Amino acid sequence: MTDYNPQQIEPKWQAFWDSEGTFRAADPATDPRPKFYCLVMFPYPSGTLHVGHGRNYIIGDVVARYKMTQGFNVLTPMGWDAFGLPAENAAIQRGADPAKWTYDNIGRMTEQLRQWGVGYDWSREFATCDVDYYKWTQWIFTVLYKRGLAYRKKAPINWCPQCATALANEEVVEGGCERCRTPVQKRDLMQWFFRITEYAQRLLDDLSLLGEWPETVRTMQANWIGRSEGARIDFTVEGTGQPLPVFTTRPDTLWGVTFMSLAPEHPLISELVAGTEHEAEVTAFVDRIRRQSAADRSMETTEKEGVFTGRYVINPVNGERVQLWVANYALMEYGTGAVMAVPAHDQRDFEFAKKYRLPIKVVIQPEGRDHPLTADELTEAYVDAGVMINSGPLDGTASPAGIPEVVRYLDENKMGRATINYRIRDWLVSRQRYWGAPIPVVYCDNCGEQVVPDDQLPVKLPPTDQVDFRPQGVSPLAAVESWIRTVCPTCGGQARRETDTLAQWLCSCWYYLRFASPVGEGESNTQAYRKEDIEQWMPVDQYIGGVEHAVLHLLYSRFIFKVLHDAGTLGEVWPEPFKALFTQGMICKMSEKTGKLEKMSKSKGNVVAPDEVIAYYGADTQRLYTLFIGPPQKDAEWNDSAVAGSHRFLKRVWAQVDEHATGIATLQPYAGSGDDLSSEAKPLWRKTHQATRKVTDDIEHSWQFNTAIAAIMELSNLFADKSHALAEDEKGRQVLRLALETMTRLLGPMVPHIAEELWRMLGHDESIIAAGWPSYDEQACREDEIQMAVQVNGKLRGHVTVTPDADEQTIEKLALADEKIQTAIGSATVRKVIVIRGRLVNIVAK
RNA sequence: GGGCGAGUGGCGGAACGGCAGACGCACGGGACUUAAAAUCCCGAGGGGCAUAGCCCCGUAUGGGUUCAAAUCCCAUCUCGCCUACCA
Repeated sequence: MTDYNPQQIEPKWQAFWDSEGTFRAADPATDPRPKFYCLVMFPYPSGTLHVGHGRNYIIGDVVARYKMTQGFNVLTPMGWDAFGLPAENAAIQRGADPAKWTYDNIGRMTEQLRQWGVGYDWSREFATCDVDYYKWTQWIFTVLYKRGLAYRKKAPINWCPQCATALANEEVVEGGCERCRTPVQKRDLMQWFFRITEYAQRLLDDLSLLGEWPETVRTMQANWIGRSEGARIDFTVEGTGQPLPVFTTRPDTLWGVTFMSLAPEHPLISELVAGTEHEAEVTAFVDRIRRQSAADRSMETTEKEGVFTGRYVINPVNGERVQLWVANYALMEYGTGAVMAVPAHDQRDFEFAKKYRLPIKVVIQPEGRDHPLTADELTEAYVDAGVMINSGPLDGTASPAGIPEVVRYLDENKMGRATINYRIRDWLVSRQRYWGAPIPVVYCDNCGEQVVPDDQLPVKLPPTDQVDFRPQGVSPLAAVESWIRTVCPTCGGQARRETDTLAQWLCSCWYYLRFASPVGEGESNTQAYRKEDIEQWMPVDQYIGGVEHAVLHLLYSRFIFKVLHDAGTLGEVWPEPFKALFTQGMICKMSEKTGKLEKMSKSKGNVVAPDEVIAYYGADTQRLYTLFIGPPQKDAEWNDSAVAGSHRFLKRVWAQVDEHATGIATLQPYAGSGDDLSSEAKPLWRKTHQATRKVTDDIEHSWQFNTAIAAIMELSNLFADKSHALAEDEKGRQVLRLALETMTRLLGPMVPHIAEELWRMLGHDESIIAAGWPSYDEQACREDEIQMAVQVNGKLRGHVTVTPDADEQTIEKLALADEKIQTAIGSATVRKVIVIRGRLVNIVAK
């Protein structure tokens, strides 16, 4: 008898997988097995992992091991998303070197991953802050630059005062910084952008290829891209004749325009009011609104306000002059920054018009009313369907069905044209921080802006001892004079480096390509990736990560992948990087600080350290519990005492193998038809096949590890019930062998250490992965006889026992003959008998 | 305001038109033990009764479809996530 001692066996098997190279992917070009690229979103090396993080890696590991067991050539790499603010903040707060801080954390976290027994092809590991890696992140910037997809402009951008850096739109959450929640301000700054808008339509269209992605993620991306069809209509400023185009999705209401609103950021405002009596008031208003935080400005409760500019604009369709206002509800980021206001048919315009006593003009008449709708009777905007009125040549056109007609009219008369507008903005990629890849651009007095040629990459970060990390609103690199001074790659003259760095998001946009093609270090690091490797491994067959990346990382990655594809660097590949996506739920725990169920985090004080769980129960227990906790796509609550239950189960399986291994040592697992088995042995044999079927289905189709484990528990429970009786004869012992081997193999991907150990105890000398996935026989899963429920008028009244292939007449006869059923029917007449074979009988009686 | 998702025992959950509560946690009883831990066995949705059994009620609420609804449809409530003055 030996006891289950995870602390002893787990390091042993981890070392075994290492030395065997179990997780080393083979070259798909020469390996006959089908490839499977299984990728878990790589972590930011923040310091230590908690059990909540573990879910991601454990699920990924189960999938990888399952696929390997099934005979796939699996690529399962791991690395580090290592540029970013926490490292720099550590530098600011306690003078740590961001590089050292990062690599120390990587060391610690590598050890943690290893202790979980998650298997990776460590030969492909890198951190995005490695010079050998960020050289190619910079190269990707140059690819975009050369294709006209990277540009610099001065624009009102989101600024986080806490992080002292610009943020992308995608990084602003509820008006606050995605990282620190500080309210974001708008600032006019010169920044670098990627033209993701140019790919908006393709990013939207290709969502339809992603059938193996969660619906929610696709919806979120579609909403983020935010396509809307409408028209761009050319208004002009009265007097100056300046064009002032607007975007609208309701050109059918164009005749109802009674004023126009400009966003406070609109560039034309200062010019339009200069020297007029309205200048002071407008300027004061604009300044006040622009000082508000994005959160304050866009609160639902924020009242609409505005100010008249003193100017008028001309509506091209009817020549009407209407007042031009500046309003806080007009957004510079959307459309043209100018809104044609139709208060009768737009709720925001309606509220604004009421407040400032601006005219309201009905141009869409609802149908089926006894008297026409008038402006006076409106208490809110009428936004539903109707017929256009007061609309000149288009009177009588249906709305909104007739919108195309309106657009055609505008086009013919050169007043406007059909336009598709997207909500998505160009991606702001420059950051005023140190710990990122420097943007590979230099500014030459003679030649202007120059991208750094490939042969001069990488542009390395200066050593940290020359850098003052305290945020100043400009990149810390701007103060390193010796680093900034350089020569122009074109004329050789004096030039200065760009001092902003690239957003970390760009680093994580292509890491899966580098994993697929580990090019090498130093001298051999001659390209970002080899086309042949990409063609072999891409797309990622299964991507696993948190839903919080639904827009940011997953949208950026799709964009960059498409650009690299268009640039011809990827060869013949599927047009999307990630074929299937799985987003797992978070693990939560009651926080004593807030008294609420919260996502595990250090600041909430509710983390469970995996090291402690592993030291007490072992990694396999943590793995099993994490998988058993609930459906993996849903959030779950960590429960310390339930962990003990998972441990108990492993101990039980161990004891079962330990007890019977000797008795069955010389036997083969039972492989017969079941006909020769005793009435004791047959149920266990059948349960073994049923469990195999259930576990296979649950992993294959729905990733329901919780019910898969429940099925194995049922098998183990039945084993406990029958094992002593079965040990009496040889047939029985063969069934015991089959049950134990199957249990072990089904558990293999989930709790690999104990499974390897049990596999050896059962007399095998190869890794359990090499044993392959157990198969099952549908015939063997069939019960000899089944209990069918019998209902009378839908209520359960009894049972009949039949063979699975009993025909409907037989079943009906048996059911009606049952004493209890007869009592239930009583004096009523049987009208109808419904027999659902294998399930139940329902007798309708009245 | 919009979009998506979810509401099932004391708890996590299962079933996803066909016997509600698999599996586990916590709990109660028993065996082993001087004792405890560990382990093993048994019990358990709620209520009732003429208590080897039988009956009633039960999947947020109210309706509907169906022989049959936790599951499908409509309405309502609650919670969660995402998004938000998008013209």
